[in-house]
Amino acid sequence: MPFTRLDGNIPPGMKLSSKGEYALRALIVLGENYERGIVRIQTISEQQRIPKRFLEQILNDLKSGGFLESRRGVAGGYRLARPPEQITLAALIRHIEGALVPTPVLSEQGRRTIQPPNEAQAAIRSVMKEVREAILEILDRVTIADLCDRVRRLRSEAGIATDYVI
Amino acid sequence: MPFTRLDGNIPPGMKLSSKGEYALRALIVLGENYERGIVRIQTISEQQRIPKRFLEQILNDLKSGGFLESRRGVAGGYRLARPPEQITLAALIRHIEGALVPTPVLSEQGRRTIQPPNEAQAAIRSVMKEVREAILEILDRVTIADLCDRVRRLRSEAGIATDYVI
DNA sequence: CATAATGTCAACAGATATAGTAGAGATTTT
DNA sequence: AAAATCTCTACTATATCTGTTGACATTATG
Repeated sequence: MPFTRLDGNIPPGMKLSSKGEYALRALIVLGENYERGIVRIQTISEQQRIPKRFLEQILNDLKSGGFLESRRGVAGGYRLARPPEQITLAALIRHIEGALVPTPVLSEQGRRTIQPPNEAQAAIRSVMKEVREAILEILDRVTIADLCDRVRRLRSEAGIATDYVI
Repeated sequence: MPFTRLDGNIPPGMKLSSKGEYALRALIVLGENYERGIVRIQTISEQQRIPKRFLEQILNDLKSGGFLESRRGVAGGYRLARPPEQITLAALIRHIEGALVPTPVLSEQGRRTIQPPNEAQAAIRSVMKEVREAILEILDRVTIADLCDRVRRLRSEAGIATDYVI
């Protein structure tokens, strides 16, 4: 059974990486189990069909970002570090996709020379800023708890979806 | 002199590729010269410090997308195919960043098996949809003419910016 | 204490995307 | 005929993405 990923119909400039999608799906599972306690990687991997060893990395990364807590050993696993209502997608995606660090260009003399943006670049940047604000306005509002709500609603709407072949 | 690119402070999930940025900057130049007529690649390359051979590809691509017209030969060059007011960033970015075609996964039998999204994926997708709509609401409104306006305003606000070294 | 079941950490690897470069050709003006 | 320009195709180097692998650390349980 192949692993599944969202792909088609992704807004231009707004593609979520596999890592990002896997992270969100794992967090939804952990959100659903927040009251019940700890969940093993393997459980999440099977339930969401995410490659287990890859998921290990992702969850570990989320832990170092302060989103998760873990316990090792036989009864080990992961849980959310905070209630799902307090984890926003904005914070998550910021952490997962990483802070874009501007790479300074080295000149021949070895000193860092930086070109200030020209007016065209500044104009483009100003539009991008509007776009970012619009995105964040949404992602700051949506939490893991909201995603879990949507999942619950979808589950009650539809029956059990089965694989199909074309 | 190094080529310049916007980079730091790019909204998460909303990075413009070099190609995309170069395209927009070239289009701004062509928008500013829409009345005057044709502009050579080299002029744009020098004015915006964009690698010339790379720019050739980009402009050619924009032409095949119907955004530009060209003339070869000695007095050759490019111009916008339509007035700058009629070219939206949404259309441009859609063309440049390319249509995301979902890649079907081949099963062992060689038949295409597609997994329908599970509820978690559907929930994520629904948020992405909201984000996309918010982005497009902005990018559908902003045209090349708008970018040129912003450039003009920036030019009148600030003096001539010179390179600096740190 | 031994063992098994977990998470942890670091390195590696193949595929794909990005950011160009290069060469040869076609068209137009002079 | 020559020069200037765009056009088309191919190539390359680097980075990023998507994982895999192996060794290790920790914990519960018998």
